[in-house]
Amino acid sequence: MCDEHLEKIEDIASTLEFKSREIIFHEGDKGDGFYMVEKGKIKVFKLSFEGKEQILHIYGPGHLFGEVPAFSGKNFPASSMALEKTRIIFLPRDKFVRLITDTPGLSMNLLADLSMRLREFTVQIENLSLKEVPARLAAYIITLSKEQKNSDKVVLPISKAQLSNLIGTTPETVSRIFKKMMAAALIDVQTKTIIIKDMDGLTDLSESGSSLS
Amino acid sequence: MCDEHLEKIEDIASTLEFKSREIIFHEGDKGDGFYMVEKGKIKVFKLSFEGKEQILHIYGPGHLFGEVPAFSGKNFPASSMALEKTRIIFLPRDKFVRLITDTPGLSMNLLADLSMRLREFTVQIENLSLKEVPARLAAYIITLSKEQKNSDKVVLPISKAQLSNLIGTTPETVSRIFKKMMAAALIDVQTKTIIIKDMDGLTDLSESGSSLS
DNA sequence: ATCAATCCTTGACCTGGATCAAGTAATTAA
DNA sequence: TTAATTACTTGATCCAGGTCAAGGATTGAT
Repeated sequence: MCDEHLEKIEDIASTLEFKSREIIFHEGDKGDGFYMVEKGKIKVFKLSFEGKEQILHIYGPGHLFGEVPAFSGKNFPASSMALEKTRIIFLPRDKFVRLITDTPGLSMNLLADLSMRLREFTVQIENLSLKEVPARLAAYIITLSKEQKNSDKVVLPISKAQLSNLIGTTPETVSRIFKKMMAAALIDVQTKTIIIKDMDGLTDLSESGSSLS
Repeated sequence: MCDEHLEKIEDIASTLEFKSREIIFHEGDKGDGFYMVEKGKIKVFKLSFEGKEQILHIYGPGHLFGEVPAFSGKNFPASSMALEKTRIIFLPRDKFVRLITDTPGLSMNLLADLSMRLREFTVQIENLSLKEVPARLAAYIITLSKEQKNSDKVVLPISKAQLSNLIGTTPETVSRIFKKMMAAALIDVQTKTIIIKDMDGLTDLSESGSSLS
């Protein structure tokens, strides 16, 4: 999303404030516009019948979300919650559609945005279906490192419980695998800080189903 | 995709022929246009390091696929293979971009199409992460029934081995669960034909993690 | 129709990771 | 600072479903 488009969007949008843990929308609700994180952090997630959670996205400032129903004409396929005090920009559907048709470049931009998200889902499905938990956790640490200027000292942006819901496992398992990764001298963990000691080893683990036992 | 748009597309497209099991593109290849199934059936899939397959989509006539790289500017996130003798319409990226910018309604159409696919991935992630194999299999049978005019006699459009890769399990497990579903009088299976004997029971199973043991 | 090649089923076995429970560390509120 | 809440760790146990192996059913090719 380029700056020029962002300005146009902000002109006709309203802002919403959410406290930590406040629901932004529920799965099944009717979606009637689109949302962008201005400040703070949100998650998009699904709950199972039994209450287990799978996080689909965690988004920070600048990210668009919740627009799928505005295009598909269906209800929200997932729920959304603020992870901290968050300000959201909301754009109602009609204004939004007008904006798209009036702004030729914008739709290509949106198509690119949705395509990126499809790519990311593809990876998430691959991870859930074809990789084991240690590989998913390794992949997540590597992603974090890339996001945080390739530093070998990364800071978890979310709690370990949320992390476990993001990679499709439980806090207990995350805890145990961190321990094994430390035993294998791949990383060091101190509360929310992870020191990557062996990036190659971590990469191997994330790609193959390499041992770690 | 409406008929009017379809005609415009076909005007500037070329067609490609594939034999059963022929690869249409590989994960990592550079994508340079977009593809539509004209006749036949294809799968889009990922392979793990060890060769395990997860099917992401199975598409028949009329379905668009492989366009994500054309929008996102990245390579194919997955591979594609013909499941039978298949004819594909291919549209190169440049012509395609011109078509979009020249045809206002088309981009809204594409946005709707990509949004639907995001919804579907959302469900697939939910299934893989939050549901057990019997629930996924039940959900797949119900989907088939809906596709096949809500009949209670559905025909599997793919082999059971492919089915197992689609729902993220193995042929052995599919076989065993079919057997249990028959024992529970939910369905009857004869080779590729499934008779739904208890749609309510099947629906329960697909939603909860209800017994079946 | 017959043979070969797939595809599917069934049994025996094993293991990754979930669950339950109980204790410890880290935050947050007062 | 301290108390209370919430987050994390560790151990013991269990089971869904994956793997390996061997036999049976379908399908396609000649």
